[in-house]
Amino acid sequence: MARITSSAANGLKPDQPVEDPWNSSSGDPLYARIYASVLRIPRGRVSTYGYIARVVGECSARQVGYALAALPEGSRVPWHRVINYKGEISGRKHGSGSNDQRQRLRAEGIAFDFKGRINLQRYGWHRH
DNA sequence: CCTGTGACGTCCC
DNA sequence: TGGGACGCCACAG
Repeated sequence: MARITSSAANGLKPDQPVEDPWNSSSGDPLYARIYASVLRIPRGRVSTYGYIARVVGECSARQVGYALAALPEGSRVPWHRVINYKGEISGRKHGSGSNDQRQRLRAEGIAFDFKGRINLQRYGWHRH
């Protein structure tokens, strides 16, 4: 997505490795709080956009999606552990991120049912 | 300033 | 159980 290049627009050093949650383009720390919440999801578990939004507060599920979409490639933030409320991997308009995500989740031992969904009762992370 | 878009979610049928 | 209609709202152009 074009938004991934927003770091350049933010005036961030392009070659600096991205680990910490960079601020949103508007400069407020909301994205940082979202990333911090995602970072708490342990390996082998998943959470949802809506759940993250509720934990962070004062933000919508859509915005969580925006924050994750803005993550640069190679980020330490485990964006792949965030799926939608149905237990599905949300579709992307561009790129092949969905396949990446499925592969990463499988690598963590997460199983998909015959319809490609994840059992949230089993793998969902519901702790602050 | 206005408009279209989207890594979402809830309701309703 | 599934799909469409909305609501929502930050961003980009």
